[in-house]
Amino acid sequence: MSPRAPAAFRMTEQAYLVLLALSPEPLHGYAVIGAVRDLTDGATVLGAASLYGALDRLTAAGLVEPAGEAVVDGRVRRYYRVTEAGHRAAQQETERLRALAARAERTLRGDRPTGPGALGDLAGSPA
Amino acid sequence: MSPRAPAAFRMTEQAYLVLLALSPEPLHGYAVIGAVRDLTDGATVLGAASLYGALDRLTAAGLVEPAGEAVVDGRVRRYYRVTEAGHRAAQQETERLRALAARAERTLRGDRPTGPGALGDLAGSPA
DNA sequence: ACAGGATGTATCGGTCGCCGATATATATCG
DNA sequence: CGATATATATCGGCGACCGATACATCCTGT
Repeated sequence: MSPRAPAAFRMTEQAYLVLLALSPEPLHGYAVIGAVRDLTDGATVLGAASLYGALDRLTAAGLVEPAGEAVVDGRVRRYYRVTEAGHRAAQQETERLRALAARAERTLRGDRPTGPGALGDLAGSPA
Repeated sequence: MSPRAPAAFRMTEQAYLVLLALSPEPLHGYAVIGAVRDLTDGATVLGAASLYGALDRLTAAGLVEPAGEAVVDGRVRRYYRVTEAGHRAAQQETERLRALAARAERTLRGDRPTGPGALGDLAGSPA
């Protein structure tokens, strides 16, 4: 009925990386780029458009919030801070990735999912 | 100069999940949906458009290839198989995710990246 | 003095991945 | 005989991503 819902937040990998980079301490935009590059060993280098897009979406979702400004050497720095909900989301997504990677390693190794400790094993193969 | 490069393959999460689902054995499209749902404990349920889009891209990138057809109960099944390059890509992406999740857990736990065993520890924090 | 690069912010436009909806066909169940 | 499940595939729109661009300030090299 509502003409257009605000489009639910999607935890993309880049949004996750930004959230992760801001987790230890508040940073300003430009510093986030470097933090993400370090986190990924240089594999992911955000451009400005990607960075601010991700920050906007994270802010709109309430996972990140502005944390004041500072002027250093005449240049403005706008800081961002992870909210409580943001910390929870970061931990949740991290656990999801860890579980997925673990499952993937087992799958690639050739283990049948019938082993013990397999959390949610669904009903037998549909066919 | 070439007017349009074929757009390099991007290993998105969904493409990765499809690749992973096909790794143990060849499957037909519809079965991949179920396999991905199982792999992710129901978190990711592909629609037809997402599935065939991912299969097309994986095939174009040479990570997956057609593996014949079969008619079961009057319905056609088109099978897909992971290529050698596909297996390598799957292992590589799995390792990337594992490393990222591990780094993320350390980051969220508050560990300084100066700890032992940290593979690529970059230069000290820029600021 | 001035050009160029690094720092720092932000927006625009195009490409492309994702996803709901839709279409077609067959077998099965109520 | 319609609904549901299996199985294929495409279309159209939305939105994430990214290169390019713009603007301002400070530092360095020539």
